Amino acid sequence: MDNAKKRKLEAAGWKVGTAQNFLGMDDTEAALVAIRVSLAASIRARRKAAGLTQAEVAKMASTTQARVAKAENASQQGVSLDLAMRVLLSLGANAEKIAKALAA
Amino acid sequence: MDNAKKRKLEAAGWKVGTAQNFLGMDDTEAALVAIRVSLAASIRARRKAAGLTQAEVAKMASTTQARVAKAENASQQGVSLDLAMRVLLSLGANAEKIAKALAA
DNA sequence: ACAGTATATGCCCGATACGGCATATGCGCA
DNA sequence: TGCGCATATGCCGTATCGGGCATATACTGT
Repeated sequence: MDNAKKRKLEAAGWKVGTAQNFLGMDDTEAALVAIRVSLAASIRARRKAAGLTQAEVAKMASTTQARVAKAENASQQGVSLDLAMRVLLSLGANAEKIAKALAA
Repeated sequence: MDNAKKRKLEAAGWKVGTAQNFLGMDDTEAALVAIRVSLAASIRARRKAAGLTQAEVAKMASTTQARVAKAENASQQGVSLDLAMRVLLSLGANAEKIAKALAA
């Protein structure tokens, strides 16, 4: 199925370059990645603005420093949107603010 | 993970300097549920507006009719925000439209 | 009432995100 | 330079999620 193909492409170090739609990699995935990146940036911004460490934020969100670090570096898909949202919310964000972060 | 959270927080002493408490935790959980519900409603609205069946949408999003049904009924656990977003995006939404759905 | 379709629910099992932990790497400061 | 703190990365056992499938319930038109 599609997911397996995508994983293989990524695992093979597929270079994104310019056009990514030619091998079944639709822009849905690209949009999801963009959303992840937006949330990641928002997490880091909010945390820094509050003057907190990743460890402190982790405790607030009932997760670990390692996962907060991965959430802020949306590089790998080792972190779900659920966790990113939970971290953001525990940093004082609400639905409207998350919406703004997404639109930005 | 609701109860587990509370237990962990009880075990670990709460760090001063943050305005977090159990009430805040519940708030983040409630906010997450609200987000799920918003996305679920948006999925159903978009699908209906496009005159599509769950099975058709499922094929677009490379998932199954059962998952789409669960995504539209956010009441039940078992569907992630990631999947909800993927379905929404494959229904033609983009980050801005998802943001509006969240704020609403 | 019936058939056909659409939606909802449940189970199995492989995939994966999670927490926990250890361990790097980075970064500032005495 | 070395120490301490913050951040990043890796592995492991486990919980959860997703696809496949079957099936139940609801809806619609005939």
